[in-house]
Amino acid sequence: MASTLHDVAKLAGVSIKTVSNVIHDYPHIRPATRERVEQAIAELGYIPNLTARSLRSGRTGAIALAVPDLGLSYFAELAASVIEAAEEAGVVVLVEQTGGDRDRELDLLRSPRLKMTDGLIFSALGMGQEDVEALDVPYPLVLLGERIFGGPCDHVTMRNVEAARAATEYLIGSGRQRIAVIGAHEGEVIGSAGLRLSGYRQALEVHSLPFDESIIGYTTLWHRANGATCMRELLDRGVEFDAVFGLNDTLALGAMRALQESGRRVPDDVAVVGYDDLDEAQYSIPSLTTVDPGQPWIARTAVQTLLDRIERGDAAGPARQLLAEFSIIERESAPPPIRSGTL
Amino acid sequence: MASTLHDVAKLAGVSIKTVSNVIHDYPHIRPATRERVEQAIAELGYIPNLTARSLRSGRTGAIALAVPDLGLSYFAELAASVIEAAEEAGVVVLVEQTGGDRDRELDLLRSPRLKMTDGLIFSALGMGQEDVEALDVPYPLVLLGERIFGGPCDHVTMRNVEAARAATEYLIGSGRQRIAVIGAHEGEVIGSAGLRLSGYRQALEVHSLPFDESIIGYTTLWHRANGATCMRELLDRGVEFDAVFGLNDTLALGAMRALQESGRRVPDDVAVVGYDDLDEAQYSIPSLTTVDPGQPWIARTAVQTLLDRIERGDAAGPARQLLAEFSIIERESAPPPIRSGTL
DNA sequence: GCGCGAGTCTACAACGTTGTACTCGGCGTA
DNA sequence: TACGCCGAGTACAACGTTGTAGACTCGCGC
Repeated sequence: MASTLHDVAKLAGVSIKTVSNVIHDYPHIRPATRERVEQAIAELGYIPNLTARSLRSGRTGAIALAVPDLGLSYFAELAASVIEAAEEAGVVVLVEQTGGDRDRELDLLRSPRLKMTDGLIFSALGMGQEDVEALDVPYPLVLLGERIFGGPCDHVTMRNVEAARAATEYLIGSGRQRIAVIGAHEGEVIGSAGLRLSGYRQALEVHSLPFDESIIGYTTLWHRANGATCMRELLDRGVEFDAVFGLNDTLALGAMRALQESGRRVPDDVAVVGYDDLDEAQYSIPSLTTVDPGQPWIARTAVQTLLDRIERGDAAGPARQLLAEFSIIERESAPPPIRSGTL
Repeated sequence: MASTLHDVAKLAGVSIKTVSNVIHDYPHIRPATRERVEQAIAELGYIPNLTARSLRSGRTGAIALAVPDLGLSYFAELAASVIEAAEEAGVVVLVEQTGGDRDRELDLLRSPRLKMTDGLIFSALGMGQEDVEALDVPYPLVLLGERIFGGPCDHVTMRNVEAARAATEYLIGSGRQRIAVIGAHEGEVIGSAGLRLSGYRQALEVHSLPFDESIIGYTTLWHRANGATCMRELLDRGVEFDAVFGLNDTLALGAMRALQESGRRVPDDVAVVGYDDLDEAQYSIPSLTTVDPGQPWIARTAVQTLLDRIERGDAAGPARQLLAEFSIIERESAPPPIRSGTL
């Protein structure tokens, strides 16, 4: 069905290698020959077989991206950025979903399906520090996320602790004293939840505010629904608070909804801050003050780092740690303090 | 670096084909031989080279999915469903973004990069009916979307006209008379916007309501921001309306925000209905009444149809048209009419 | 007139896998 | 004893491409 170099060569009356040379712009070809070959290519609608090329060259021109679930906005936006960066570099992206499940993540790292790609960008959610050895794989791997540190592969991540501290200090700076948290994970130290909670506690300490377990909301999956449920639980408990730090945007948005249902006004009664700066954070009502964790930079850097590894073939080079810069995006749900007096 | 059948064969002291046979559970192998081979495989950590297997078999075990942008929630959720369905069938998915740009879409259909896959699920946004011939490609193709009909390939789509009519009738049934539209495309007949607007007009006609151009809001890209902007334009125009039909959920959510900013209450002053039933539609405030267009079914069906084509190899078989069933999801932004009396 | 390099093109092998055809014993049956 | 068949395994070619080595023809300089 599909034509091959062979067919083109026969039609043009040249050898198969000459056709290959024409395609690759090899310089020493007579114009007449080149033209005949090009015409044959056009006539047959020849398209090179990338599988054969891959086999020959050992490169596929594809990378894999594994995320928990594209239904989660953060990962959808991350995937969009990764695909865009990859396209600019001329490679395509094979996307896998792990569901954030540890076993599926471990399976994936060993899957022969990865042989179809030159490397993997892996956003872990289910695995933990105890699985660090599973990251010692025989292909280029760039890790994303906050579940494992100090592994044998490159790791692109964000300043979770510092950013969470900055977000909390931002709330304190705007006059809030009792800041509830939505989305904590019981007993977690490493991982987005653990690290961000730790930043939260640092901020309280710096400002000599007490840490109050009763305004910490625990929930496992960071969905909107859980943000709302978790918020309702806090409200039912009858505890007092004048601000909420959602450990990510979807939790914060869900929490905001529950607050409004209960009659609280945001930000007048309760200020809300999220984390991720999702696209939708700027369109919620009120718009969501949040931490921009540098996701586009993370995506670009992950792709570049991976391609670099692939290019240089030094799978054994020293593992690099790359950290994205963050910033606080001030919006309506938690306005900045009114600066009185001096300019 | 990576070991091959050759290495395993040498280590086990058998021929390369025997190793291949062991891997494929060929029955006539002596247990002793099988064991030696399996041990050699384990010792070398042999992983079959899928590229070579693909070249040999003519199948890659991968399909491509082309969508405009994973940053658009609808396509993110669609991609999630497609990847899930593909995984169940044992194939992986290569995701491409076209930006909804016609030229990039046309390029993609001819791209040799597709040679790395067995077929394509293609969600067109920029191309139109005039490009129908471009769909006549030499590989299995399943079209999604509402831009092109009657093409030479299988097409999985939704009942746009009927669903939009039902949504509009739902608003009329709950007592609304002047229903604004957000997201129309100037002069479009085919395409999501054109078809849904047409369903809207049908509903008006059936109920003898006038079509009023002054409450039709036009905007090109269906982003949240555009929904809000478009709504503000209608409000500035000073026209009256008691309901809004957002041609998709993000537009409706953006419009809802603009309405609330302007002091209108949803649904008391203005009822709002969207289209898509995105995950976030159930967590907005108020939650969004919307059309569930059957997206999971579409994704599953697209994958099955494509794999079917690939399996049977009948690229030339008759093109199939597959239509998803829809339903109206009643939520707070447009509650159902209070049924008085009986029961 | 001959060698030499540059230009143009070809033949062949190899990437790692799998299908096909084949070999070689041993066993049951005529 | 001869025959064919079955189990177990091997050898080779092929998938479509590209790198390497080399063939052949000029034209140029000695």
